[in-house]
Amino acid sequence: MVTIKDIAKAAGVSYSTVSKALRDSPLVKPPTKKRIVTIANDLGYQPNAAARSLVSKKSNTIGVVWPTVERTAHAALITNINEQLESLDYTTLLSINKIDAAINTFNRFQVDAILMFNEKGYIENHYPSNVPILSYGIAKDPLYPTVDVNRREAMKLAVKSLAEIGHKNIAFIGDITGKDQLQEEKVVGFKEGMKEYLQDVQKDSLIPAPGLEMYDGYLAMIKRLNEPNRPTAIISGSYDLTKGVIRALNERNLSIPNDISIISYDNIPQMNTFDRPISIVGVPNEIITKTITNALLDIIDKKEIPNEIILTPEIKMNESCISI
Amino acid sequence: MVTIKDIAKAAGVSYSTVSKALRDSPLVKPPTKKRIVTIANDLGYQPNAAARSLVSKKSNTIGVVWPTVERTAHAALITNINEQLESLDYTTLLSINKIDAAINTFNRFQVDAILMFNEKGYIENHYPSNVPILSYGIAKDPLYPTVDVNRREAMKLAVKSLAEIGHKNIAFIGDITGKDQLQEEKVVGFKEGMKEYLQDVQKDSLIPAPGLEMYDGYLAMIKRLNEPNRPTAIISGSYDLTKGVIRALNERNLSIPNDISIISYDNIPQMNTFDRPISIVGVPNEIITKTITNALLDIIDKKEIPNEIILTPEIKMNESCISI
DNA sequence: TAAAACAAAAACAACGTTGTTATTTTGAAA
DNA sequence: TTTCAAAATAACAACGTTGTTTTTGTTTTA
Repeated sequence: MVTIKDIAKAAGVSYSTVSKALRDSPLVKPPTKKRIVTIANDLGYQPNAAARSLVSKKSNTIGVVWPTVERTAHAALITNINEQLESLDYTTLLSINKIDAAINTFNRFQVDAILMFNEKGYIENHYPSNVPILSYGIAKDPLYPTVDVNRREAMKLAVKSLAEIGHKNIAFIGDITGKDQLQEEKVVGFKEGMKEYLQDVQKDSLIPAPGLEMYDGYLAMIKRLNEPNRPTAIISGSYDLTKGVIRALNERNLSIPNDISIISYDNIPQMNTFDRPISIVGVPNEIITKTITNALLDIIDKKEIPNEIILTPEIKMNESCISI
Repeated sequence: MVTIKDIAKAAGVSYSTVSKALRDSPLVKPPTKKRIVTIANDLGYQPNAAARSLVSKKSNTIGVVWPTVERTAHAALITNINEQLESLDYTTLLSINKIDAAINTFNRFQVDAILMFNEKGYIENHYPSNVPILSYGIAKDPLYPTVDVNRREAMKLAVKSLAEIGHKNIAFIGDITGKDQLQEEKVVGFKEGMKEYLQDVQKDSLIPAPGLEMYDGYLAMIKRLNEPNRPTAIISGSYDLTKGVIRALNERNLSIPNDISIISYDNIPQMNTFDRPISIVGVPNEIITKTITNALLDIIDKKEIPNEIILTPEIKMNESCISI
């Protein structure tokens, strides 16, 4: 392992000069600097993060608590965040350990901040940590500053938009078991929207999907189509479900939007990969990631940030919805 | 941030005594030790990994280069490996950066070893690294020591087993595009098996799945069932595809094994979650993870390990296959 | 031409920990 | 009690780096 001392010896200068040269300090003469940098490259020098963070008390690293490997929902997010942080010279490290173990690890490594994704949507325990924690989930009296996309509002917005163009028989497809707080928010939002804009929720306007994968959407939709009182519009709880729904409608030769209008949650780039445009509701992916990145930088700088950062969803209506 | 010096002050001893006490050294008197440990807990002390690894030149950490896509297959693996390493007091950290950036990061952090998952199955570049690298993929003149599960052999084994009980019309379902080296190995193995045990491969014995998810298996199988010359046995390239195949067979009221026998690749625990037992071929998950863990420990200890560690698949035939 | 001012480089201290060496305390044996 | 070994603790050096201070060398100024 080559250190600045090795470089110093090779260059015939003191190691502190090497340190300065490599950090491009004005305190060392340009020719010397150049010579040192060349030698460093030749030797394949890699600065030792341990030594550096020991003295500077900064690691330029963000730890991400990634409790589940089932990362479908969050995969696009973390990829984006990783890229943004990288361009800001931060390194992202993930831990798939249990929350407390992951936080311990990150504390030992003195990461500059911890980003916590949580499966259930909320955090029930308070974990001791010396490094600041930002959470992504549901901002309801959270134990840590939390970035939240307002899923409830998104669903209300979807109902409102459909109601405004004359739809009365609207159905929501998604996880309605209430086990996942994130999903439950969508259900609640849908119900609230129905009450507010259409007076009531019929019991057949909730289409339960057994899971959140494409096939679950397909199955659930087929089942619903076999029942009477076909809805004129569908609000889908996720991108994957939407894929399944579209497949089911195609199979039954039902036209979007002539037979059924459709709005999908998940404002992600992949939404543009369908063979026809689909109306979208949700906070755009870039906005979520940008917000998280900025919040991380803020808590690193010890700036005060609001305990609840709630993002407002947008709706992009297009030809997948028709007036009736 | 509380350090051993803070503890020393609180306990009225020197900091070196604290260090020894916390590492449970016999050099400090039991009562003193106890007192120090209590104080450390009270203060919420977390050892500083930077300082520790700086002096010990060990970080007790394994860095994992995690591919951005195609994680389904590897998810079960990494969870297991993480658990095993944790029980050995190693921490696992994942990076989803580009390979070179990830390796750089891990070098700066002086992880003890790097485990490299690679999407395409093989690594084309040699990345400079001071810490030893183990790769998981295809062991064909690999640039790094590589753990490989012999997918080709697995498929041959499956064909052989089916041929032995009288099957002649056997089909393989999977990714046959050749883009993914890992998948291609299965195709090659299947073809070799067919040549060796059944003289020939018919052209309709390869069922192309557009992807590797459940729905892809479903779609591909349905399509194949609409064509003539129904196979008497199916070899499925992955767990997810198998799910789809079963669904398709159910839908068409075809019985396993009376109408079609089936063997699935992926020797993972989830295989037991089907409503009927399915024959499995592949290297058991625990064996793969155990092998990887041991190889990691070996390269950390600078033991010589073979450049190619190839694991031999097993087959578990059960009532999902019938003689004809 | 000596003093002052400045530039460049070297030396030093510190970060928190561990392992080694030195010192103090304890408890026997004399 | 004094003496000495063993046990317990304290002090020190080192790990690789950065920021600060000191030294050395080179100009400028009077």
